[in-house]
Parts: sequence; structure tokens; C-alpha cells
Amino acid sequence: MELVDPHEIAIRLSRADLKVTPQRLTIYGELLERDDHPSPESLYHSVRDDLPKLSLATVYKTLDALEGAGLISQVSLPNEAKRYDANLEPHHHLVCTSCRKITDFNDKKFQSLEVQHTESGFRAHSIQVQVLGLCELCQKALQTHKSDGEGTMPSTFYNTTEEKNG
Amino acid sequence: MELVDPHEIAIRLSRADLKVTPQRLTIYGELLERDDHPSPESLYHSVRDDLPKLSLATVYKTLDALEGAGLISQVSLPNEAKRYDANLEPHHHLVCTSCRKITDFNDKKFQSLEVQHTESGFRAHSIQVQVLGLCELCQKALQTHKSDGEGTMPSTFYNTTEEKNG
DNA sequence: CGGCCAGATAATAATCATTCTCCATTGATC
DNA sequence: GATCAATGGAGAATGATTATTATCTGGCCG
Repeated sequence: MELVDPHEIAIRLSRADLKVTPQRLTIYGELLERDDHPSPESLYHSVRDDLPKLSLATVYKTLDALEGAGLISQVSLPNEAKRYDANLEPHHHLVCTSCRKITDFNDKKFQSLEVQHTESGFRAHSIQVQVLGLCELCQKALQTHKSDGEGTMPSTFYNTTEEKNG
Repeated sequence: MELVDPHEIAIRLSRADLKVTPQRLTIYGELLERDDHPSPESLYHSVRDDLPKLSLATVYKTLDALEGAGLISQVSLPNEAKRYDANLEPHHHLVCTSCRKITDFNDKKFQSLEVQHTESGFRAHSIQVQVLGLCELCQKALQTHKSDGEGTMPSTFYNTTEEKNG
């Protein structure tokens, strides 16, 4: 996603009043390099080459700290482990309901949505949009294996606000 | 939310090829009457007057079955238990980041969002919008207790796609 | 009417993600 | 170098959810 050198990462940590440690440099650096919105587990496995002694709990703590400091954010799906995102620019997500890949997604129409709603006294401060569907690979896979009875499709995932086109 | 008589509920279950049982009638009926998007736990407690022997696992299974049949949907928040919604009309949600109340939300601008995106081959089929902010009660509570250092605000909840107004 | 089958339910154990507890380590400051 | 606070590691504990297994219920066949 972004190529950020360790020094820059260190600066960001310091600015956020987080102590600069190898664990944080590595985990945050890894997250910055990836654009697949990894889970804590996934990050844990990714950085074990660099930090063989790292414990999973530390990954969780580090991600909590980074999120608390506003350096990263969560992009979580129902019925799944947390996923994290180091891209702080306002953007939304394409979510593949088959392989669950999450892709960043920018669109003027969505970008410009205002959140000044005061319905029933609610004061909005941000908005999240998730576009659900099938990524290119899963479309192909489903076409190829159509005779399998669509078994690749998870049975219960995201039923809210289906478009009514049928 | 809706007042649906047991007979109507029974019809819906039958149409969905679900056997009509007291548990399902009660749980689905309860969910239809509520507009707070309850969790399985919450539903479990709500219906214990009617079904004292009900087990929590049955609530989960019933909700799974109803969701699988397309009669209800999930509205889940990160770091929380599942929440369910019996309102199948296309709509979105206002989420209070303090008390986590979820309110249904309809807006033409959001309603009309098309999901014909084919970015990088992605085929969209539905869209979810969550508007995050503070409900009326929590706004008041925060104003009243301002001196408490905003302690009412959960530290980590939904950092994605903050509006940049400040 | 009594037994049988399928699906539904209850009770309980198991699983998974996540968090907590407790102690060791580190780094900054004196 | 000693001290204090923050951090990290190991593993236990927690909470939500799911799986397992046995029990129950209601329709159907004789």
C-alpha cells in the first residue's frame, strides 16, 4: 500500500506518544505495506520471520495501541476476526462475500456523501460504506464450478440491504 | 417495529420451508416487535417469560435458520455480539458510538446509490451504509458530564473513514 | 392405537477470537 | 548502576458462538 521507511514510522509512533519498539515498528510497517486488511493472526504470521519470539497477544496490544492513537483503523466483517487498515484517507470497501477479500474503494459519489443528518437528534460524525459482491477471481471460480451447486458461497454472510433487482 | 400476528409469522416460516415451532414463532415475533436490533442474548432474555426452558443455543440456531431463509438479517458491529434485524426493506443504520444503539435509517440519497461498480472486475450485489455518531441521549449525557473527561466514550470503536471537518 | 422417522430442541462440551494476569525486560532518568 | 514506568511474553481466562449428542414432538404407517 504505502512504502514508509522505519524512521517515518518511528516518528509517527512518537507523535502518538507511543514508545518506539521493534514490535511496533515491524507490525505497523507490515500493515502499511499490505493492502489486504489483514487480521491480527495474519499479521502475526507475517512478522514471525522478523520477530520469532513475538506473541499473538502483543500483536493484539500493538494493534489496539495503534488504533487508539488513530494511526490505523478497523475494517471488520460480521462473524470474522478483526481486520485492520493503515490507510487513513476517507475511503470505503469492496468486500467479496466469497473469499472475503477487502479492497479499498474510492468513488466520488460515495465520497461526497454528507453526514449532517440530525434524524431524531442523531449527530453523525462519520460514515462507513461496504459494497458487497464478488471479486473477479471468485466470479471466475463460480462460473467454472457452477455444477458444484455454488458450494463455494458461504451460506450466511451479509444479508442486509440486498438490492432488489430480481 | 411491525405488528405481525402469529398466524402471519407461521405462514412466513412455512413459505421458507421452516417448521413452525413455538420457539421460532416466539423468537421471530419478538424480533419483529423490536426496533433495537437485539443480540441473541438479548432475545434470549426477552422470550424467557414465554419459553422458560429455551436454551441459548436454540436462539442462535433459530436466528441462523431465519437468516438463512432470508427472513431476517444481521447488523453487526465490530467487537460485539451479533445483532439482528427483521426489517428487510433496503435501509441503512445510524449507529451510536457511545451506547451502540442502532437505528434504522432511510435517506433517498443513500437509497438510490447504485452498485453497478466493476472496479477491478468486482461485481457488486448489495451495499451497506452505517452512519456513525451520537444519539440524542448520549449527546446530552456527554454535555452534562463533560468534566468527566469524556469517559463515557469507548476508546476504540469504529475509526474508519472519519470525516475530515476539523 | 403404537412404533418409527425427521426435524427441532435442550444440555453440554468444544472452539475461536480476544483479553487478562502475572512476571520479565527494557529504556529513561536520577 | 538503581529505580520506575511502560512494554512485551506466556499462558490462562473470558465471552460469543458452534458442534455434539441425546431427547422430544408430530406426522405417517401398519
